[in-house]
Amino acid sequence: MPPAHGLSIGALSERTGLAVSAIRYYESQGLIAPWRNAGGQRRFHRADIRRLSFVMIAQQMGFSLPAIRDLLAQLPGQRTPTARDWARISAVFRDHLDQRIETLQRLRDNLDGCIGCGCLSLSKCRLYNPDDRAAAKGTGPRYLMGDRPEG
Amino acid sequence: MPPAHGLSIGALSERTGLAVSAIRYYESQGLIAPWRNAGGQRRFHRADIRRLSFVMIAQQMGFSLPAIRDLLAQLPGQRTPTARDWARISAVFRDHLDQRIETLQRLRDNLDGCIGCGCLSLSKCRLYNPDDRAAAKGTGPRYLMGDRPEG
DNA sequence: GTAATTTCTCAACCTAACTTTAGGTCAAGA
DNA sequence: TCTTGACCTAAAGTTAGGTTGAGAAATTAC
Repeated sequence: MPPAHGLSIGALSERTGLAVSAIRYYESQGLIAPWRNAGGQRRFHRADIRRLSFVMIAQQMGFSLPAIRDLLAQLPGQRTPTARDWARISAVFRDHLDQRIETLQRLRDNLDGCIGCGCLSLSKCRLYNPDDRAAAKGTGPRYLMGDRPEG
Repeated sequence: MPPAHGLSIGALSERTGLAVSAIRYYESQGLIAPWRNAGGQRRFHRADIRRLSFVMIAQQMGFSLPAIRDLLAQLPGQRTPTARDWARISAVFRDHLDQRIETLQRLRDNLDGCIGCGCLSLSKCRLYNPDDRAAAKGTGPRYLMGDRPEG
């Protein structure tokens, strides 16, 4: 049973489902800031369970760890964050999700057109879309289906 | 000007927008299989432009290279793939996209509920969802928002 | 025929998000 | 007290999807 004040890293791991090594890594990335006990071991607030849960949800939504760190930086530093604090930040998720969904839907619609016409390569193929291209991870210009902007 | 039979890797790079190094890498991963000329240089079919374009689109949709390789394996080995061949394979994209969109929409809906109630951590928080959890990249069980299945 | 490109292979490097390993310390139970 | 398990640091390893660099050979351009 953990002492009244401060969870050990193992206890936090159990509560969140995260690996101990992952929690240490998150600390190294500035996502969480435990204090140390007399023996040098990490001790965490109970509120950190919520903090790490937030990290996991944000990751599911496609945020990078640095981006999540920036989101978390908007939380109050001194007091334990309230439900309202979390909700304010969560609203950012909403926009992010909306954008991702929209991109995928556009991709799907274009794909439907291409399945219909069987093209997948004609010069007017709508899978060639600069917006969606930009949404892809790779860098540099990529001309889909062999069509270049200047034909 | 490339010879009538076979594009050089540079020509294919120009046509697709992919880096030469990426094309070589794709060959190493079994996504494309050029032949060699007398001097040992790679030569590609014109149909490979379409093949690589397909690879790029599939990547945008979230497929891994091994998965794309498996998709491409369904193409006819001997003759040049027709529009119908490509369309048949593209239909797989449709399902994949549908699933991804659905997952994100569910995530968004749950998030809306959480923003509304401001919880983001209560035991009934719907962001705790096994399906969506499974859709995340990480391995092992993860209990979101500090709630465990068995309370 | 020479110069400039392109291409070749192979190995090393890169980022993100972690995990694993090695070698040692701290804490809790019998 | 002894022992077991949890914890510590630092560095190296892992996977995906490539890029970069070195040194040599092939091809193209003039």
